[in-house]
Amino acid sequence: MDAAAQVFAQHGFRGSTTRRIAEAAGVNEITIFRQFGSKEALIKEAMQHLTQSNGLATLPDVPSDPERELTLWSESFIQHLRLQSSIIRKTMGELEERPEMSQCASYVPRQASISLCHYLATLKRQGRAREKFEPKTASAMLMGAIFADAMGRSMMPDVYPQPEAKAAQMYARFLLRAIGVEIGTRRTTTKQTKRTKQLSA
Amino acid sequence: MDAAAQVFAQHGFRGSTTRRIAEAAGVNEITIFRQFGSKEALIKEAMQHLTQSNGLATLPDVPSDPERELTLWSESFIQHLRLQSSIIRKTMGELEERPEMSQCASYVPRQASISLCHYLATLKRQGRAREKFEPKTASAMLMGAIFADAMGRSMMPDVYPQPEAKAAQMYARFLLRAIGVEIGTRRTTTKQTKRTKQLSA
DNA sequence: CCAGAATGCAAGTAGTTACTTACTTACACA
DNA sequence: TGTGTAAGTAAGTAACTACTTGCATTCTGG
Repeated sequence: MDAAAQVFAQHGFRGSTTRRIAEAAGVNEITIFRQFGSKEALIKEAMQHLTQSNGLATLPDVPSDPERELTLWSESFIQHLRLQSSIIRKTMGELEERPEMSQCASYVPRQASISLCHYLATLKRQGRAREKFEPKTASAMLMGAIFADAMGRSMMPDVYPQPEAKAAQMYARFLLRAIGVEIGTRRTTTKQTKRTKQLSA
Repeated sequence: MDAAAQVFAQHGFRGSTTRRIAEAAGVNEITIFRQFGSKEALIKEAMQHLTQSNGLATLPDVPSDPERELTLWSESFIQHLRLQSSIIRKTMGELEERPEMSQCASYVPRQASISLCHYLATLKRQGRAREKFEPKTASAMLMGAIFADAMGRSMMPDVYPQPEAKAAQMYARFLLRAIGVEIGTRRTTTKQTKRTKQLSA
């Protein structure tokens, strides 16, 4: 399955011949058919396995240090997208032909959007955002910027902010500034927040 | 060439069999080889022809009504990306296998980025942006949001702001607010700045 | 009205694809 | 020692791929 995912990332579905996959796996081509039944079943299984094993950072339920938390989350998100960029590009290109993959493909961004929206809405409810804003718009901006960066930087590096390693932080700070959240200052009650939360739970 | 572009948008390079293209064009398969020499040459020509005929709005050299100008530009950009979304997805997925298409693929976003960066930098130099910001980061945010919306909304509509028709405007206004440019007011009334900000807080 | 160009048709080539069948080997376990 | 299971080998199938050749047809411009 790892070999299948790797070949798929390089060549897409049509280009992932059973021969290539078998070769990459160091296995006889016939073994694939005996184990998975068909090329389609193998690739489907490989993709689902890959989707389930994502190591995304999570945003806290209650914001305490927005700049730090959002930066860490953005960095984890962009790193995930960069690592998987080949597979994501291939999957997106083939979604129209294989719509059954859409559930698999949309899982990660959908979860990310939900938790980011929730985080921003809480920030707003806490009164820590000076500006009026729609969480969904704000979330789409940040995730869109991160997504486009992860997909496009290798093709056109001059379009995205430098250095690459700081891009996620720059997007996160840009977002916070847009919604009017203080950056560069901490909340003194950070540890209390976590403690009270644990106690109340 | 139109038929080739259409078939390519549906099936990608490998899936664009000469038979399918010929059928879509209402032409004998052999005619393709006599006219273009090979499948690769045909598709390359078709893509280049498509790239050159983009109807993108342009930003004025000197900003006068940022909200209006940026909204119109964003709407034109998102509309272009949506119309071409199938082709863009396919091209992105196949860039690693056919790197000669990268020039063709990066032309539009590269031009857009340059003119948007220039516009934002001028806005900054004019002193009409209250906040400090890097034009390249701001440009990557707006273009990223628009790109991700155009690519992903059909797959996961709940992730992007509603209604679809106002999304571009919302992104543009979000950006202007982030860099501290007045929205909802014309140039002549610059001094109302602080009052508007306080009211919205 | 006719030469030359463009197109269509029928057939074929050589290669690749997913997938199958029939048979053999290696190994774990009882 | 025997047995079941997973794996390998060899060969082949039917369909599809880009692309070619030879010849008949249609269209067009001078």
